[in-house]
Amino acid sequence: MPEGPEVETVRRTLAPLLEGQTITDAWVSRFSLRTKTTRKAFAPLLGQRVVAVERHGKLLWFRTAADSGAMIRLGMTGQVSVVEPRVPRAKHTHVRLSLDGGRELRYVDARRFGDVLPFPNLAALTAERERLGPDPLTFTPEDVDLVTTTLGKTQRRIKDALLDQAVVAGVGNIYVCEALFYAGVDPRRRANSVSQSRRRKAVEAVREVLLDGVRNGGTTLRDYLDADGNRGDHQNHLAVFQREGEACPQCGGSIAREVWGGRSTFFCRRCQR
DNA sequence: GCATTACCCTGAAAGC
DNA sequence: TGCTTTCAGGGTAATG
Repeated sequence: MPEGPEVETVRRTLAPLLEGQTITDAWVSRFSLRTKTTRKAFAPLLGQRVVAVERHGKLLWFRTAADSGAMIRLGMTGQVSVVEPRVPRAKHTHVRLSLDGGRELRYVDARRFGDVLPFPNLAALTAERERLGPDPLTFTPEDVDLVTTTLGKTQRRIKDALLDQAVVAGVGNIYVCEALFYAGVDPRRRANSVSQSRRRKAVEAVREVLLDGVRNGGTTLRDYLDADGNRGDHQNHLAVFQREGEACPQCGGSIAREVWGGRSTFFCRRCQR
């Protein structure tokens, strides 16, 4: 389940494989990803050289010298790799882009919650980016202020508000549980009922856990692999996520799990208030 | 306008 | 053993 740190790890591993390569052909499976695309939509990319692989939040994209490119959302199970064409095609391969160096970029996604969206110019990319809040991995002091203030204006649960990509981009279920644990904030609390100093502490904790996630190459619970096919290690550093019933690393109490909106929330009732 | 819920999807795991 | 049901959740559309 890729969140900011996983997508950043994919970006770092993908960039050296893709930058400088010219896209020579495109193939799209007959199954639709979240958004239906076609081989024809990749036409503005053909013959173009990739100049950058970039990311904001969970949104990953590459740009060509002609400012065309493609946005990639990994969804739950999306995987990107660059391999030799003779490598057997994995089940659920949905997009292949041939590269002039002889290899091909592949997008595999069993659950098809993700997307590969070609764009002919930067307008579509800009529109997507403008929907996203600041990215914790590149927070400025102003960003921290902004998110802290935004949280103070909503009566949603603080966990739900932090998961809103328009509020802050790149946070998913794993890292939000971890961040609220380190900030000592109860995830069930209404965001506007949390004091400003504690909201700020939560926002800064989000940044810290995401940076930690990147340092550990991301969190692999089941499917996540970087563009080199490597698993992450951050799952071995989680304090509360998927640790229901285990001892809280701070107080020794039992880690609780609650489900709302179909998502599990892990927290310590004693340390998080 | 804001908050909440439903839905998409596959495969692993649990239940029977 | 083998079939059926449940669960996981990112992001968006639909609903309240």
